[in-house]
Amino acid sequence: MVERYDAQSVEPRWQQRWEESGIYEANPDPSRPKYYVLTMYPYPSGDLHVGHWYPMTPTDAHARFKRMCGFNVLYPMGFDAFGLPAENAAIKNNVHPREWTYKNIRRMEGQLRTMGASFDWRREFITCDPEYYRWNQWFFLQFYKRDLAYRAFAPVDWCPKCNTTLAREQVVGQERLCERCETPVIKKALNQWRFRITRYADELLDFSKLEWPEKIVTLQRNWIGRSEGAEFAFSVKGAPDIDAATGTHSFRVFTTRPDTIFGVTFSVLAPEHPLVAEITTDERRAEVEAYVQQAIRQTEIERQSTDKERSGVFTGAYAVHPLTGADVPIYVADYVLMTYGTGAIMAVPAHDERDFDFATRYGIEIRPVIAPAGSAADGKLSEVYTGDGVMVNSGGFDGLTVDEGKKAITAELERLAIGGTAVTFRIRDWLISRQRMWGTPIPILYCDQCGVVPVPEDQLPVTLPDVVEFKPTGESPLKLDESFRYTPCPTCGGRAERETDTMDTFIDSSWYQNRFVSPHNSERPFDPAEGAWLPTDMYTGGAEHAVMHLLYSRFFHKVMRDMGLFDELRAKFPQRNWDEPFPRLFNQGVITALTYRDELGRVVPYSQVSFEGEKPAARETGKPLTEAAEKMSKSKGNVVSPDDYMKQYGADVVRLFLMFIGPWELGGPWNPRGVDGVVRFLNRVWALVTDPAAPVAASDPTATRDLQRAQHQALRKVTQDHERFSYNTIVSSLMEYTNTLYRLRSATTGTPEWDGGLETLVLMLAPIAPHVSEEMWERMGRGYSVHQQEWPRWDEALTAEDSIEIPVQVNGKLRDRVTVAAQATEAEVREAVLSRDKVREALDGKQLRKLIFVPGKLVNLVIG
RNA sequence: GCCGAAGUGGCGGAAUGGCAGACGCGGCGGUCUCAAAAACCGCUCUCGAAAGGGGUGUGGGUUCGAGUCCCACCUUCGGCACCA
Repeated sequence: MVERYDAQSVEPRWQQRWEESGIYEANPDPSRPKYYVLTMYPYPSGDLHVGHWYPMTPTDAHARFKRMCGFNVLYPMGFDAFGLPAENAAIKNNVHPREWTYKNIRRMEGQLRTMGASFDWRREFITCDPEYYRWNQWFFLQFYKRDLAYRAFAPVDWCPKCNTTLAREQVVGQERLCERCETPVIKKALNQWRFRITRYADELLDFSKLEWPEKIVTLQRNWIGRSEGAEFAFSVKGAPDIDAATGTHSFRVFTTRPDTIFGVTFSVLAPEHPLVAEITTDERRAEVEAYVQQAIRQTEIERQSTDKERSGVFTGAYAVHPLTGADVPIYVADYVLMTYGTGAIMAVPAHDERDFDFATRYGIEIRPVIAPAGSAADGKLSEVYTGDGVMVNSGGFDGLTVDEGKKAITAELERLAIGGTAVTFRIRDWLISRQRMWGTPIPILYCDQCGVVPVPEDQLPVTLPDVVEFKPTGESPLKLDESFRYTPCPTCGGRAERETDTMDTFIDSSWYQNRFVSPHNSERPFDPAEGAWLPTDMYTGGAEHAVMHLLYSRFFHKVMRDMGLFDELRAKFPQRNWDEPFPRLFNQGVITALTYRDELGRVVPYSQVSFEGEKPAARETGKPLTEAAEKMSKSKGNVVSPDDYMKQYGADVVRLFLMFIGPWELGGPWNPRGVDGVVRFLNRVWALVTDPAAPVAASDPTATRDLQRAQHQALRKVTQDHERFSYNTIVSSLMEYTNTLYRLRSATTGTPEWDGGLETLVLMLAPIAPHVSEEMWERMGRGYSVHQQEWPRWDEALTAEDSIEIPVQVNGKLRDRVTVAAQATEAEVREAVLSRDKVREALDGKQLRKLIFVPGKLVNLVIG
């Protein structure tokens, strides 16, 4: 009876041994090149499920592969531990969020260990530890000093369910839902802290120092949304220009089409624009106020955007056209947003769709000033024209192209000293205040005498109180804790009140990659003396963070750089990239759940599904079930837990299966039906090692040669696939190689080549299936540890075929195959091909015009 | 509407411009077994008895040769969206 591989006993044993021997601990070693690989750290939600495994196991394989390739690898893990679920659990169960969080962390640490990942656990940190979040506070103070943190009273996005404000990035979709709970957000005017990310907008648009997926770069570029154009002031007719700086009695507009300025027939202010009340004439006042009220209320209620009809009202006031002096009626309309540009526009109905719709509805003149190139027609337009062309009806500017016109008009506005070139961004400053308690307290005090007082650095950290009552009041729960809330002012000693809002948890993750180099340093966020690991060499994680974490951390990094935090390291390692936190990024896809539901939409467990008939059916009732790949979520009840598979097959099977599903970047559904394939594969490899065939008496040169060729071809393929993160084809190649070993087993067992072939198989398996490889390595008598072995090299000469069968095409169609020596010359192949019956037949009566010969690939005869 | 990704057997998928469907699942047939499971072996794109033909979302193009490159379109998924 052959011994089966028993993951239940083997895996924990090796996990323990790895930990005891510390083989994954990263220590400085100048003799080897460093390699810092990081995967996005998890939120401790309670259970490690396949959604965590999916990004982590290939990343672990990458770390292991790099180690075997001779790199000194840092591969750490921590927990992103602040956040709302802990607070919600606290309200529900009446326990402190800290308790809930730490309980989950302890549980997940254990689960992460059973995965067999090669983390350096000594470097673990947890962001809700004061030891960590004091540096969030320190960074806040540095940002404050540099005028990168400021407080402003303005309408903000508010989630009524989470009872907190949200950053703009956290409001998703057309329906403007809270990214966490999918509740429609509302607007609320509040005094909130922001980080001035817009100051770095231009540099953040420079992606030249990044090797990132194009998709993420594009998302960030669109999110930042840079537009170039002109800005200029409209003065309001009949009102003196009291103060150009504050814009009183004049207002500024931004346009990307200054070339159309002669087509301006009206202008529009956003309903929230401060000038609206001031310029509205008495006879128009009632109507304008009603409109503004309604518009503001609409944004609060969250208007459904089904009806796109433009609406607005005339204020009764006129602006003066800066170039023609003509009267320009001023409207108020909700299609102009206070949050973009200047909150006011010049309207050119002939060449802007929105202005066109508006003018059509309200009977405003439409004045074409751009004619499509080559067309003489410059009369009335029946539809909007936004294309290229030349300027017409534009005074002295007629005949200029759109591009020339943009420059010329902008120059003219400059000459008149009323405007000039301007750049506008779509990105807004990052709103970081949260009215929640389970986050980093903002280190600010408000003193009646001294005003806004930053907490002195030597008084950090401002720690969270232990006892806080939880009531969903819509204000920070910290406000309810008097001992936290009131404290002496560090400047005057009087009574000061603390800021009771906490920071957005994305601040925690904006600099965490640096913390792993010195996770417990109490002097600074990270110690440059231990920073030789920086920056990260490879970062992996989900694309859902494209415009949040991945943008915020770039911003943070650049501020840290400008603070000089990397100067020492830059001096030591000038060739490294110190401008980006994550120079290389790989986004894996999303693992979904293949869910079976009955006619009532209830989830039917996989074990209760029968696949006997045409369609999946319930085992008990025989009723048909629907099958769909769904995003995993607790509320849908379809989260796949790896526990059952772990119990039955072990971690290596789960790891391998996740890699085998398909390309890592695409994700895909977890289909339990496919697991058997990798189970069989590992059992076959196991049997190859533990149940050897009888040794051969004499070696068979052909079989030996076949074996070596297969070995070196597999090695080449697997090595190259590691570099491009193609884990599904790594598994395929190893399966193929294993099949070949089975075929050659009886003819080569006992030869050195066989032993070498088997050894290579185990080495290639080590990064992706670490436990079973270690066990086999030991049983092969090779000692500890397979993970400290050098990655084998392939010999190109040994990968070569001796003779090959190449296809013979006639005019691109496959007509024959011919076997030739792999190194055969064109003349040899030509001769072999032309003597073939099928080729002669095809050639009969026709002329061979050309013979295409691709060495080692094919022959194509062009005849006619 | 704009931006991005993807369309290949019953299913997951493979394929530096060079034999489409590797590898695996499932299915079919077989060996072993009293039987079943497991394991192992063979077959499995499609039409055709065969010879041979057709085939990678659709229509064009480039090329000796296109799943792969170019143009236009269709579908699905993801992101953004009154951004002046």
